[in-house]
Amino acid sequence: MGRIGKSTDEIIEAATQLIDQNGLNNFQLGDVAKKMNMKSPSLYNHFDGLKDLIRAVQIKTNEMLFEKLQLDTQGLEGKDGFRKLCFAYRDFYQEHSGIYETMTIPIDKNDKELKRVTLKPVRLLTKFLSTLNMREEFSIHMVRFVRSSIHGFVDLEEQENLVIQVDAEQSFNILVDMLIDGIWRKSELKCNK
Amino acid sequence: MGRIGKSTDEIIEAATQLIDQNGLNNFQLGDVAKKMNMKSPSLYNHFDGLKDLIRAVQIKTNEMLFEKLQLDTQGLEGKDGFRKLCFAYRDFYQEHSGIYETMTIPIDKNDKELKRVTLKPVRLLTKFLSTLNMREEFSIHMVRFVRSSIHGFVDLEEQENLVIQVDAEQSFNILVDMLIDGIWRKSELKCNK
DNA sequence: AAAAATAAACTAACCCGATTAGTTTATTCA
DNA sequence: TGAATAAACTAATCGGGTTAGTTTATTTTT
Repeated sequence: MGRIGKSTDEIIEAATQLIDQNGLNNFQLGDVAKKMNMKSPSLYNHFDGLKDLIRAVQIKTNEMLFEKLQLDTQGLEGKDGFRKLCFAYRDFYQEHSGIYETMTIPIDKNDKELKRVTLKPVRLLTKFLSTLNMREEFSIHMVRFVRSSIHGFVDLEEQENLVIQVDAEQSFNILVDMLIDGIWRKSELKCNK
Repeated sequence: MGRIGKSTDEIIEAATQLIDQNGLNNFQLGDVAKKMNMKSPSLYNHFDGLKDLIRAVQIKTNEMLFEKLQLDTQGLEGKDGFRKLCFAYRDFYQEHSGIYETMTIPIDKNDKELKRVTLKPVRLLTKFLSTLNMREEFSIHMVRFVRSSIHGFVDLEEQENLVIQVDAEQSFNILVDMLIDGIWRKSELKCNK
């Protein structure tokens, strides 16, 4: 009950677009309000301030990433699925480098919801490694290796630190190949099964 | 000539300590000023505002990292040096997670000085891979692979995204082993020489 | 149907931190 | 000794996030 106003989801959508366009650093409540035809104090009826709105975008971004990864790898298994997953991840970054930044914001350890959605993409990765029948613990090490490499790559790319003339696309191809070679080889050693 | 004041280096040092203690997000000019017994507007005699001061810390951080890497790997070569370099990098992050953040700030492509210092640690890495006699271009791909993995690992760690009960130390050990295995194996294939 | 309750918008004001303008003080050079 | 310069200071401005208090629209209750 009570007065009907703008929907919270629409506000999150507007914020998402602004962050994706302008980057997290240039993100301001005033811009969100303007885009929604409201005044910034009104946003406090929906969110507990700037950080809380960014958190909402962080959740949405993880959901978006998960959906893209799931869609792109549909029907694939093992190596094929894994390779496709890596490229889909990087595609997402290239299309959404703005909101990608939100995924690197430290997560409050009491934030159940946020923790839940960040695990969704990770579980997908775990799925593609599961055919290897690695020991549970070892497969966690592998997941971390993969996430580190892929995230690290796009993060360095964003930082423009790779810009010597050599093609980044090619670097990423090789990176994925080497991840696959390494993980599949390692998984064939008995000691990890 | 002119009045003698606080030295610019001392201010950078103070800023470095504050960022290392409180994190980049909580960094404020007022705190620097207080620590230096001056008022914040006076800082503008040394720096062109907050961002410029942070840039100075970014430069200092890269220098510090370089020195640590160099020291820790002194006298080592090839695999040994490479492994030590990886661990030294992570040590640096663990000791200096605050200022580490500055190294992820995007670099203005016209900023010669900053670009110069960020290359110093990278060149050290290149050195340890040089014994492999890879094609120039291929070795750049390898450097990117390594940097991505290592930086990505500490970045995910910072984001607390790895905190399921499995030991991160062990994950990092395995990561480094797999980097070494992969790169040394690959370098033995004729096509890369 | 009217009144009470509630939720979401609004305006006005506040606060904090970065920055700018203008002034004072200390040092150096002529 | 005085002119020039550099670095500090005080006072004021500006921009964004936030808070307080009010108004408006909708729903529920009598």
